[in-house]
Amino acid sequence: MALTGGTEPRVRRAAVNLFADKGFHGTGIRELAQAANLSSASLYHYMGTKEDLLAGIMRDALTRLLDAAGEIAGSTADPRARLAKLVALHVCTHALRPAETQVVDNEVRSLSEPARHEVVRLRDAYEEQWALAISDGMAAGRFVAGDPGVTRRALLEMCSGVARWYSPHGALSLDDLAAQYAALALRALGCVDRASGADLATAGEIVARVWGLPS
Amino acid sequence: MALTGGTEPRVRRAAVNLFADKGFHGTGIRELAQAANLSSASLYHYMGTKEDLLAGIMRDALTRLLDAAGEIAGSTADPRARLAKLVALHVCTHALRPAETQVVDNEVRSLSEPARHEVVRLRDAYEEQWALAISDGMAAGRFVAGDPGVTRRALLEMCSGVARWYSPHGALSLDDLAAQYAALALRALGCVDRASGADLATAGEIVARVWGLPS
DNA sequence: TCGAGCCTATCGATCGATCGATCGGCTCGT
DNA sequence: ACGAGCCGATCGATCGATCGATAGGCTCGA
Repeated sequence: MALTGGTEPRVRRAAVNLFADKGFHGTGIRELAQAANLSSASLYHYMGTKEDLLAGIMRDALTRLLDAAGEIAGSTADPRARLAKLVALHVCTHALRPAETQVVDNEVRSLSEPARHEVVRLRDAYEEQWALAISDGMAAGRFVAGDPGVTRRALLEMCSGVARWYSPHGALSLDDLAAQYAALALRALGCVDRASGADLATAGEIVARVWGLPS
Repeated sequence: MALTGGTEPRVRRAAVNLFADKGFHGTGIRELAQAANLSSASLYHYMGTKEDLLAGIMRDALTRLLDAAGEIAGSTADPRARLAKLVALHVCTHALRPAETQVVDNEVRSLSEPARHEVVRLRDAYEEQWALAISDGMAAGRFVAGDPGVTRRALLEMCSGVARWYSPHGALSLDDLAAQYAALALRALGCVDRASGADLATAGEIVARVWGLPS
């Protein structure tokens, strides 16, 4: 049974990768077991149901993302810098943890009801940080944008796409990637100010910390 | 067996909706049959395999999108206006045909090899029109952007997200939606010129025509 | 005009395979 | 001796797909 501290690492690692690239319904229990070097029966020593495993993955990833966003929001008063950091956070998270983020972004529909609401609530709380940064920027006359809801969704989707194509082994460094997305977002908001490299590096460090990665 | 003109409309309509909201692997043959008011056996009178049905849906949607993009590219020399029209085309298509576009965007991985390459080729040809508009604009000094590949992917993903949330019954009209996205995209490209409403309306008409919708 | 032949559309029944999940039991380290 | 870790065997359910059959309509030649 899954402990409170989370599922056994092997199992979770195998699951997140398979769910990300074949989808939840496209991944079989036996396939999952093989990827974790276990029999399908042993799998159930570590997890509840297949769906519990999915819910755990999503809850964990969203909690980390939400914590990071809260930290940025609490420490960055200027809406321009705050939004730039949120963009960098979102982009770096999607670039460094493409499997987890793709599962979060694509598999909400595979969750049934008790867990689904919880995950949606977490996602909404995270998006609310973006909404606040955008409305603060508009109230301060720093952002020129139409409907703030449309803008928020457009920017979020733009950044999420990173998980589908970015490779850390390619020519583009993570810092460059984050800087480009921050620049795109700020320009889209009608804001000519450039995001400082230091601000974006902060986001990168937070991502590394909340995921326990070498920075 | 599927005729050259495409699968029976009832079947295709049921399939595209189910595939869009439960995923290809999350949709069963019996569920599909029920949605089309047929027995699961009768379904096979109209289609080949379940995967053939998916491939047909994707091929059809991508062909329509590619034709429309070609028409715009062939008739719009100025890269700013061309990109604005491509954005409007993409956004209107995703807003008016959310089921088809979500299937195209999310289910490529469910296709196996002969069909998958064909679909990827169509998608690449479509994206090439965006790449040309962006590189033309940069060459003409109209667009200020970093890596053109990053910019292209960012803008495409931004626009594709529309299929996940837009409702034609909401407060936001399709014209406003297209105009907002075009403005976001042009600003992101460092281009202050406003897209003309007439240009965007052209894109809306093309969408209605290629999909046989009332305009 | 009739009926043989054929085609389309439909279905109930069922195929073998695989699905997610459980069972009882084995083997260790403690 | 006991529980954590693990597995072969197997459960009932469902999967995608196929079977043979039926009913109705169209087109012929006689």
